[in-house]
Amino acid sequence: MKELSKTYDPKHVEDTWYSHWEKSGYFHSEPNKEKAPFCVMIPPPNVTGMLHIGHVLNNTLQDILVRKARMEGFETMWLPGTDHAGISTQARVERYIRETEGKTRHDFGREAFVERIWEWKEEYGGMIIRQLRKLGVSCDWERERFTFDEGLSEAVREVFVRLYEKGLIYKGKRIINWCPASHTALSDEEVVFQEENGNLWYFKYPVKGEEGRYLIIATTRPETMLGDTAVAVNPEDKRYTDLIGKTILLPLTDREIPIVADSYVDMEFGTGAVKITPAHDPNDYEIGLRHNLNFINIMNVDASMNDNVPEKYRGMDRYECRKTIVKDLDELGLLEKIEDHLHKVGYSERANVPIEPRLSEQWFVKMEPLAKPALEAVNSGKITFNPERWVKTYNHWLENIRDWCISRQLWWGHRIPVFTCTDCGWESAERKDPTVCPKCGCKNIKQDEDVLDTWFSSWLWPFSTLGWPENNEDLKYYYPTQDLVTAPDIIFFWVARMIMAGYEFMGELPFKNVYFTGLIRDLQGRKMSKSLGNSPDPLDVIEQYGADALRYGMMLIAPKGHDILFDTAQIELGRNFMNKLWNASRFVLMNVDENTQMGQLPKDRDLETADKWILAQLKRTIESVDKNLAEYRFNDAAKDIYDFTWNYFCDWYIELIKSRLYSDDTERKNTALLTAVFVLRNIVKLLHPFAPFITEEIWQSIKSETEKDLIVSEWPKAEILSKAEKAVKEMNLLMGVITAIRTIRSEMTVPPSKKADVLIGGGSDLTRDILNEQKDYIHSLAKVENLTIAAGVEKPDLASSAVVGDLEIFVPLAGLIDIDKEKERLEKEIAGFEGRIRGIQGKLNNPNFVSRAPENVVDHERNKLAKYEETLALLKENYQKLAK
RNA sequence: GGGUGGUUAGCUCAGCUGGUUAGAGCGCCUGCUCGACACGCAGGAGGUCACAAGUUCGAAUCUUGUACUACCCACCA
Repeated sequence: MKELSKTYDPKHVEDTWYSHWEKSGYFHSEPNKEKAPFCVMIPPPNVTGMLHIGHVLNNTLQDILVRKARMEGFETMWLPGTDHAGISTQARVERYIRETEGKTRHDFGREAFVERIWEWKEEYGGMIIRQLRKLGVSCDWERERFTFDEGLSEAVREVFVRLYEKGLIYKGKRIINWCPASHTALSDEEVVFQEENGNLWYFKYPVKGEEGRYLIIATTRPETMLGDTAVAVNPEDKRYTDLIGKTILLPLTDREIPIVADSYVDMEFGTGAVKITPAHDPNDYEIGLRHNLNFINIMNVDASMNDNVPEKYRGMDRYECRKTIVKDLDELGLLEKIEDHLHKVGYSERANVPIEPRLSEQWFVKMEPLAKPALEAVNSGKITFNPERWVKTYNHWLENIRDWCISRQLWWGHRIPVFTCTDCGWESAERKDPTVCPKCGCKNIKQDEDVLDTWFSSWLWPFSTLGWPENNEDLKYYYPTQDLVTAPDIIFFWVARMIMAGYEFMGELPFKNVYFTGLIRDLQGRKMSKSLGNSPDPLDVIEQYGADALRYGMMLIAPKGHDILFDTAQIELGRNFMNKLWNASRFVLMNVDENTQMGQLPKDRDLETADKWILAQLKRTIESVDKNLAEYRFNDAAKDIYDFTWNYFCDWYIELIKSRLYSDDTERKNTALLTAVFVLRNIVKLLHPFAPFITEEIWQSIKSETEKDLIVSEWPKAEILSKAEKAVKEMNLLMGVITAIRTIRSEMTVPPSKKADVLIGGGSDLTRDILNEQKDYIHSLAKVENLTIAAGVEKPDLASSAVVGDLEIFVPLAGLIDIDKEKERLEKEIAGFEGRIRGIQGKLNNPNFVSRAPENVVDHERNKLAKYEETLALLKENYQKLAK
């Protein structure tokens, strides 16, 4: 038998077990006709990413689902991988190259730079994959994929071409969100708005032909006035009716622009007159189209001013230009006023700089046709969302879906497979790079410079990772997958699009259930972020508490669909529980010898009340864990195991069987031991998905020689014991009596070392018989010297009493307590109660209180008073007895 | 402006289909080095379940409204 150390030390076991599992091939899966598949696709983390606490939550949840399914006998496959993360990765490597070599990507050129990113990726990328292993996730590492690997790139290209041929991909001029830091377009979803204190500037625009007349406009972005091509007013606005059709001499430029009427203009806001900059604002763009205005782009890709502005401003940064324009207009006497103005500014999610609306030509996917089956799948319940309320959010987005801007002006990503002939103008999306123009036969063929949005590969993840477009065995067997576990912030980016892609390209849903986790926040409720420095490093936490403690602690505080406030105190809770389990196992194993038959339950007729009771509680726990996990109530399942292990198995059962284990009665001893081992084996199984390492470690000591490792053992079954109601009732009675005696002892400050006499009276013959049967337990657990159980028992002098059901329990105190100390204690307590009673009486005697306070409050006070008076009487009675 | 959550013990949160005396962990108080565990054991104090009205034999739970709070979507020149 193995000697277990006094406290559980995770460090020694975690790595050993992980490599054992991996070497044994438990994580790997192949299509198996004998078994039903259970497949989960990891939400691929960024290849540049480091493990953060959100990954811990997300991957622990998946691992629980996967490990449980594996124990239930499914052919389980959890496919891991990473995302090439276009902007983040490119920016990361650009910074790296700038810092180490002082070069930019342009010094390398496209091909060489992309080559550098691949090199960087091989060396530093995928750190997160190595870190995930520390968590104990049971991914099929042989199937690891990368969104930019060969197979997935082929899938991306196939998808693009199909959509292009279907006419769902088009090129269009749009005002898009431009990131001036990474020089690329962003989708709406990649823009985050932040509220900022800005200004509203009021400028006077001189009206042509009317000396001294000005139209005052308000703007939050003065620099864009250089691109104005009109001023708009509301057609209903009487203040300006006579100006419609006239023109403005745009200050600081030599341009003359029209005053147009458009109902878009809000008469209430500002002055009711709006400057129109069609090339730099989406609404202005619409107005520009309606009124056939010029579109003047005034900025370079880095948001500095370009050659379309007067020479003075050229090359200026947008904010520098803003200052200068305001100053110049002020000098011209054209600055009316400046107001403070709170408004929202769009920031690039990845680069964290304000985005600039910019008119440019981009590729789009027409989304409406794709949205229909996706909506249907979720609303009909073919795909379930947990918690369900996310369905509404999903519907809202899909019903108002906009076309998806998929082109990015980056180098790192899947290049758009559209080719054009510079000679004849032929254009097409191609599966293979063409060398000659199919139309005119020339060789002047150019591929589009842009790459695709990262999500254009992620949305294919559930099937591209299985080998699509090839229809192979894997795809047939594993698709559709089972559960998707993800944070709700990517419901549009990713979840909705995967569903659309699943139906469009596979003709079937990509997964059956989606579980949305909560967001993890710190104790102040702030999001975890690097810049705040409030995100603990999970690896440090694992180092300190162990992976099991981290996983289990997280699960305890992860209520379905709510945000989670992370606190290491909760990980301590996990650690403490692991230690508790460790020591319970240690205790059981101390009593095991080579003859103990692991996993065998004693014969029914040998089982005593306590044994039946713990088996009944175990059964109830298994049922509850099953139900809770089926409903994705991970925290409840974790709590079930916690309560059963700690409050039932440790606090009661182990204490109850101690006397049997120490006795010479080998029959009774063996029954208790076998039951304890049996229960412990089931605990360890139930807990394994949550805390894989410690449970496997314990399992090795309590499994029979022929049994397999825990990770591939069988999930517990609830049908252990059918009839135990009687045992449960009897145990409840026994536990009530023991607790009552303990309470009396504690309240009367009976030293724990002293044994007390106890008299139990009243009750029915039956209840007394039950207690008589369990007499030994009362003696040992409640420290009882002489126990008297009889129908009629007189209350002895100087005793404390309690009532349990219809039983009365007396503990004579003579000789047990230090009379002087007890008197002192009682005096203090009596004084305390008298004070409280005076307080309440004063309140009740106050006519204002009685008449004005709500009735229930008054009643409450009265009840409190009665209770206190009763207690006081008891205390006084005891005090007088003591005084004698 | 539209939507979705939350408000329960000092703190962090459970409480599922309305049903005994509303629970847990931490913290606090009292007492315990009794041979699994002080990462522990036994006991205890602490609640107008945000507020108001309603439905009901019965409401933390259902309905309506209010307040505060968090998040999501759209627009704000």
